[in-house]
Amino acid sequence: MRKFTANEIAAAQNHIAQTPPENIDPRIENLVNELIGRVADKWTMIVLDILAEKGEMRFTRLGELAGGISQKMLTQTLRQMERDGLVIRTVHPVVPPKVEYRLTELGMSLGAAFCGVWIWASNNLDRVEQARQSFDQKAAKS
Amino acid sequence: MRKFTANEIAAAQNHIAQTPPENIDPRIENLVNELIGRVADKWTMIVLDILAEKGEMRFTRLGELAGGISQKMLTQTLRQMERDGLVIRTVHPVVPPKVEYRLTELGMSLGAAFCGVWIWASNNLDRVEQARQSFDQKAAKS
DNA sequence: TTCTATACTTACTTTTTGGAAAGTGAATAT
DNA sequence: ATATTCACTTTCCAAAAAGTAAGTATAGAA
Repeated sequence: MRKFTANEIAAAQNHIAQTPPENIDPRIENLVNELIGRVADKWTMIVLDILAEKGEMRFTRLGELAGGISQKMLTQTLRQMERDGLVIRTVHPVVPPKVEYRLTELGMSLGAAFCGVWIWASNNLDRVEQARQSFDQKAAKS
Repeated sequence: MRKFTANEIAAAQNHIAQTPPENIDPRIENLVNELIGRVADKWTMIVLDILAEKGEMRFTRLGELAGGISQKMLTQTLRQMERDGLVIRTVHPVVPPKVEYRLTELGMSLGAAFCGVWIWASNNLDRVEQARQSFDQKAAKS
């Protein structure tokens, strides 16, 4: 049997068609959401950051700088980024292999876009930490 | 920065402690990474976006606008965001219950920081789409 | 009296994720 | 002959994430 989303159920229960949140094309919304869901991934962001500030880099070094990533995840992340047009992978036909990664212009522009988030994070670390502590204290009292 | 041969790197790694990538405090790096890992979560970003542009909102409506989120995940996301000091949860003591969520200033500033990412995503949707297609075509040929 | 509405919580199951470890290939060094 | 290098790939498995469905509380409406 087909499954329903919370939205469909809610709409059905209300007996009304759901009104769209905005008048912009929902397909675009969906695509943007999907893209953000993909791109806003921990390792993608970290790799992006490293390549943005260090430039071209080889696989192993990238893994070292990323800190705690497994080979599997690194390959996976890099392949996705390559597929999305964020990085360029250059294979030098030598033995042992040498593969270099660097950002495309698209990748660099994404890095720039995320820049604000990095800045926010470093600026607001302690605010978040404080908020958590007071939240946890309140929770402990109940 | 000068490049090393595979041999030089290997030799160095065998005999020296690895030098940190940067001279900034690695604890801060870690914290920022952790914070970004938490905050750069699909639902967090979507909820943030909705609250940023629509203002205060009730639980169910939020779920409708988020699209396809389960109650469990919505509660979870909202709780985390509350704990991190990003949203304020206001319970109105009525029956049936009425609970409203709105961004704190911290939440709004995070929304602003992510703004760049949203803009990037909507601007570059087709570029990414194209990149994927050509990548998949190349892959299919091999 | 039974139903409805809202905002959850809980228990259970399924799906996804990701780590660990071993294997690959080909040239060069020992 | 054997070891070593890099950039992977693959397989297996445990753990985490997330969906599903049912339950809860309470006032007022039908």
